[in-house]
Amino acid sequence: MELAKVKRDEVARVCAALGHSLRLEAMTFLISQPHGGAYVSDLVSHLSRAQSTVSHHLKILVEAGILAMESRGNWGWYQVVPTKLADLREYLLMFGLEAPHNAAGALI
Amino acid sequence: MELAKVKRDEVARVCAALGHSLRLEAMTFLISQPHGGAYVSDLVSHLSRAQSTVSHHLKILVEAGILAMESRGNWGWYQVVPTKLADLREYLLMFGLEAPHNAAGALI
DNA sequence: GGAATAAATCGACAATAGTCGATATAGAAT
DNA sequence: ATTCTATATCGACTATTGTCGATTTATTCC
Repeated sequence: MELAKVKRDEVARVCAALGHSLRLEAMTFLISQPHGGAYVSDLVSHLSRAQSTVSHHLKILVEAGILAMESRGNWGWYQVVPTKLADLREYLLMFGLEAPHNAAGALI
Repeated sequence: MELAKVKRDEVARVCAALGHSLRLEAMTFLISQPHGGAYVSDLVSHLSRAQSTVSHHLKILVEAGILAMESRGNWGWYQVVPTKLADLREYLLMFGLEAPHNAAGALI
């Protein structure tokens, strides 16, 4: 598979993970916390969803590389991985105002 | 509904639209074209999907504000709206390296 | 006006995603 | 060791999305 397609699939995966209001809310909550992260139980309270539902969404975000999980005893500490989103922002530059109409010529 | 939630729903809609490989491929094709856009029929050829399928994906991108459509006779000319993606990039800054852990404090 | 054509819309179906309650796992505390 | 607790995983169900062929709509060209 071409490199451009690999990259595109990766970006699509990240965007799909971001494409759900509840997951964005979880991320916003995480960065708002004093230490920049939180436990699953905190998110369950804040999001008002079943614990299994919250874990499911967290898994999607982790698999997309957007969140990182760290085990602390049997608590799971989650936080946003800023670099992943920085990568996405860079990719989106391709479509940006700065980009000439054929900037992606080499990427097709 | 709070402003933050409205904004989040909007971002989720845009990201969900971006969260499909075929749609990203369509966008990449559009910006690679000599005039920065193309007709539906061009995309049908390039994407190798049924015309109805291509129109469906274009509709999703237009409704998310990512593409603009311009009628030319009975051809439909599509192109990327750069500002929409610039807005998304700006939103994502919230989670970025530059952002302190509580940058979103006011947004919750 | 009538035929030809590009694209949008419709209807059906298959595949994927979201949600929950229940169960399993694994570390902590006793 | 046993119990307790936080989270992950499973199974079922519903809702949403992706795809296609067929039809409709709108515009151009005779």
